[in-house]
Order: sequence, then structure tokens, then C-alpha cells
Amino acid sequence: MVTKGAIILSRGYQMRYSQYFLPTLKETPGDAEVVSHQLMARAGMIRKVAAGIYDYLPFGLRVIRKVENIVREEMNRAGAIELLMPAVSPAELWHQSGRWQEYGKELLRFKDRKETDFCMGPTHEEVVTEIVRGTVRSYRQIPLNLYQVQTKFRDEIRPRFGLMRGREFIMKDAYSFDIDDAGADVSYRKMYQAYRLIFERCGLEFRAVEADSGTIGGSFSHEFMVLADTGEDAIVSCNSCDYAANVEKAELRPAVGQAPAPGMPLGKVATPNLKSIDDVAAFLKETPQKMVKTLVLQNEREETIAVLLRGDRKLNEIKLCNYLDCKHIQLADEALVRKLTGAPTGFSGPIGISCRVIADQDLAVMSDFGLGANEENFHLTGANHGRDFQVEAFVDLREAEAGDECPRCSGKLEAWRGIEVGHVFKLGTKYSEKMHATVLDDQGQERILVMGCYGIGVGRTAAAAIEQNHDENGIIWPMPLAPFQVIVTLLNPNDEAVLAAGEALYTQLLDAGIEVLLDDRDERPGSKFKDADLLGIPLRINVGARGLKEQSFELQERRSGERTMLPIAGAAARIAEQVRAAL
RNA sequence: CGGGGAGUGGCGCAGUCUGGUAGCGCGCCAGUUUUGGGAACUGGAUGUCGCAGGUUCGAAUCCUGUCUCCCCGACCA
Repeated sequence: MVTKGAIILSRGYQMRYSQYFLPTLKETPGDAEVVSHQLMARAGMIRKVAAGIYDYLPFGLRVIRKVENIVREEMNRAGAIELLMPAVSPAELWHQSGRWQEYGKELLRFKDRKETDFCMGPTHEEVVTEIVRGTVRSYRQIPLNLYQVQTKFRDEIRPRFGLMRGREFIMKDAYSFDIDDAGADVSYRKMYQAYRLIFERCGLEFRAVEADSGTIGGSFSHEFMVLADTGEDAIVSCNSCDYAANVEKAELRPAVGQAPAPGMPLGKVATPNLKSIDDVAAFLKETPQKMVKTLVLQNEREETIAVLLRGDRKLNEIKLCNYLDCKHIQLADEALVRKLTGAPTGFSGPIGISCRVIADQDLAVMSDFGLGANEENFHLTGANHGRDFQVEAFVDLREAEAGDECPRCSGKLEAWRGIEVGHVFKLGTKYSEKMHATVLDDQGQERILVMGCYGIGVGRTAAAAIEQNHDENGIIWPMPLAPFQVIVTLLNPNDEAVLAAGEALYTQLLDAGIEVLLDDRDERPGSKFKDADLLGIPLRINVGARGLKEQSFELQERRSGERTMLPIAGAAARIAEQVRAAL
């Protein structure tokens, strides 16, 4: 207990709110857009130091540690081995992989005093591959999965949303090494399973979705998406089977059957100033589904192409890039459209256009549709491919949306927004080949290691948890992530009976191994309630004179708001039990 | 990088157009009364008005430059 003039090293001393460092904010900082950022700032978890760079204050750090520990336990259980690589790495390694050139400005580069180039590590394939090639020579040492939990730096063009998209952030990154493809697949599946367990343990609602493997060209990849309306990614999942994919990747089933034979002649109608599909369709008394829109695009090689889509569909640019084998594509500007079609934007069509024309696969079953006429203020009706114009190919080019048929079963797709908290990636030999990471197999043959890499955004996971678990009063932590499991609120710490009873409970809970914060501040109860709600600690025990008269504490659950009276005798044991049940 | 907005006490903001020596709310400190959902009153502290130049008798305010932050877009293993 507190003795005046002496240095107190009492157990749990720092878990007294009055002595803790927990600067909460009544008002929302002006630069916080999304709720997780607002609440993290208000709850004294983080403070901004620079754009995308944050302090983790004690309360926030406790949550980070919770996520990290769950990640570590499941990684270890899956056979991965923890190490720690440097945050700074020499350009030399990046030259070997070719990424010193490939990586854009996101890679923060600088020179040391000897004018040697270095960078802050945005990821560690090079570094880990260098470790392995220098130490692993035999197939007997394989498979190997090395991971770390480390601060990464990516100089994002536009950091935003607090920990959701920072430049400096904590990431768990793991790298697997196998002697062949089959082995790499096993490693991949192990990580996939471990990730499922991790996010389940975090109490999050998520989907593991197929993702576009992007420019890396790996064979497959899954993203783990926490479902949240504020998520930066759009995903679809089947309501019947376990198919789920990022819309960037989501395949669509080819339309069945054949286009009905043309039944209408090609006609031309004046559509003055009607540029959007919806306007033209309404004018023609047709639905957008009976219209075809023509998008004129240009890629980084300055190739132009026209894409035909059903009027109500959206283009998936990634599918188009994959088809064209290019990196970027964008809508052509007004001048280019005029050059290729002879008309301003809004009237483009495939007939008479001077560039390649491809169509979404849905077009294959359409006939007698409306089109732009490539002439200002005119559209065509009764158009038919084959008869009126040719297309180079019918390709799956549109973006999946809710209600589409599942490509794997007879179910329907549902659409969600998601926050990407994890990504598992089969890398193949991209790095091992360039950096000569090889081992000898049992035949004495040199084999290039097959790699996988697996990331989890630790801070982002915490932020996603808040996006998914909050109300108008603040955060509602899932028990496994809660920085404190219980808060004991002394309604009037100046009342000696209240103080004594609260201290006793606090001590008993500590003894029971519960993480408990004792709100012993000399504040009005209302303030403490508001702070407790903001902080989101799952269980609150109100200790007040009123309850003590009945030999009881009051237990209040953060999520439901439900209050129950708890007899003092055995209270700590019951609370501890409730905490354990929720872990 | 393109477009837009903003830098004034710890936080949220007003004041800038029309130059006259800085203000409000919250928070903070002291005291009194309070004490089951962000108390009331009294008194108090805290600002090189982002930075650097310039104009002027005088600059938060006008001019020039510069830095930072935010939003939209582009971009993003």
C-alpha cells in the first residue's frame, strides 16, 4: 500500500488509472476521418507524429501486443520460427533482386555517411533470402519458415486513416522456403490455416479471398479481409460455397447460350446531349441492360482499345490489363476519343472506330442492342455483333457484383467492403533465382528454393477490430484483444469503504491473472463511465456505496450495456471465469 | 504528381476580406460546493498566430518565398 515518502513498488501500481498514462480526448481530432482512427486518438492509443507516423501510447501498445501474441502463438504452432531482421537494408541486396529499380518512390532511400545507398525495409524478401542462401545448403534443412514482427516503412503516396494505412507500421512477415512446388503448396496451406485461426481468435468477422497476384506473377494468393463498410477493398463471396474473391480478381461465369438472331435493322436516332447510358436508355424507353457502352482506353504503351460492356456493368481494369498484358490502363481523354471515333465522349461505339475492339463475355449473348453512333448527338439501335461490327474477342472483363452467379457453384455472390489485414502469397522462385538461393537435393542436384511470403498488418488488425466493434460511445474490444479485460470503477474513491472494497477486488483480480485497470481517479462517476465506454474494456465493475450496502458490486458489460449485481463474496472468481470464457 | 482546403495555447475553433498589438469552448492549476452517465461557481496559468523575408508608424491580417498537415484523384508486394 501507499506509504508516504517511500518509493512504492507495489504490484499492479501502474494499473491504477490515476497513475497510468492514458490521455483521453473529449473531442475528435480534426484530421481523423474513419471511426477507428477517431477512437484510437480519443482513447489515448496513438498520437500522430507526422503523416502516417504515430506514437503508440501505452493503451494502444497493449492492444498491439495482444495482436502480436496471438500471431506469434499461431505462427509458432504452424511451425514458423521467429527471428528479427534489420529495419534498414543496404541497396546492394535490392540490386540483386532488381527491386532497387523496380520499386517506386514507396521505397524510402537514403545514404549513410560513406555515401552508400540504403533503404528502410518495406518488406524483407531480399534480406531473408540472403540469410537462407548463406546458411541453408541441404534439402535436409528444408522446409523452413522464418518470420518476424517488425516495424516497416513504405513511403505511401497518401497515408490515411490512422494505423489503417500508415507509412510506418508494424507487420508480421513470414517467408517459407521449400525444395519444390508441392512443398511450397504445403507451406502455403499451413499459413492459410494459421491465418484463419489468428483472425478467428481475434474475434473478427473476415473472409479469406482470392486475390490478384499482380505484377509479381506468383501462382496464387489470398487476402484476409475483415468485413467493414469503411474497408478500402471490395470483395465478393458466395452465399452457398466458400468461394470468395477480391473484385479485382473475381471471375465470372461465361454467359450460357447464344445470342438470339438479330431481329431489328440497324437504326440511327438523334440523342441530343444524351451522353450517359442511363439517359440514352430512358430516352429510348429501354433498360440499360439492352444498351452497350463503349469505353475507349489507353495503356502505358500508348495502345488504344475500345471495350464493350453491357450498359449496367462496370469494367474491371485489372482483368483488362491481364488480357492486354499491360500494367496500367486509363480512360482516353476527350481529344483521343475524338480522334478515334470522330465524336465527343458519350457517343462512342464500335462501328467505324479506329482501334482494337474487345467485348465483355456478356455481349456474346446479346442482340438488338443500343450503341453510340460515333457521331455527336446520335446513337444506334438494333445493333448486332457479327452483322454490324466485329469484335476481336469476348473476354471476362467486367467487375463482379452482388447477385452474380458464383463461378464455382450454383450460389449467388454477395458483395462486401473489406480491410486487408493479411495476405498470403506464393512467390515461387522470383527471389531465390535472382539471388541464387539453392540447396542440394537427395540426388546431389542443385535446386532453386520455392518461396512463399505471408504478411499480417498488426496495427491494421487492431484498427479493423475497432471498425467492426464500436458504438456511438466508443470502442468495444473483443476480449482477446482488450488492453484490459476488466475495469474496476470506484464511484467515489473518497469513500473509505468503497476504496477498500475496490482495492480488494482489484488485488484479487490481479492474483487471478486478470488484466485489470482500477479507475481510482477523483472524478465524477459520469466522467469515468464515459471514459470506460470510450476505452472499450469489455467488463466494468462499478464499486459504489449503493451496492456495498447489499454486499454487491455491479457488473456492466460494455457490449450489451447489461448490468448485474454480483455478491462481493466470490466476485473476483466469477469475473475471472467470465473473462477466461471469452478468450 | 494534379486539384481543393488548412496551419492561431494540450484539443476543437473564431478573428484574416476591411492592418491598430489575440479571443471563445473544452482541457489544465488552486479553492469552495458537488458526486450513479463528461458538475457549478470563483480565481489563475498557458500563444515567438507554421517558418523566413518584405511592405507599413504599426502585420495573425497585405506581398513573396518556404515547410507541414488534411481531403479528392492519380498511385499503391
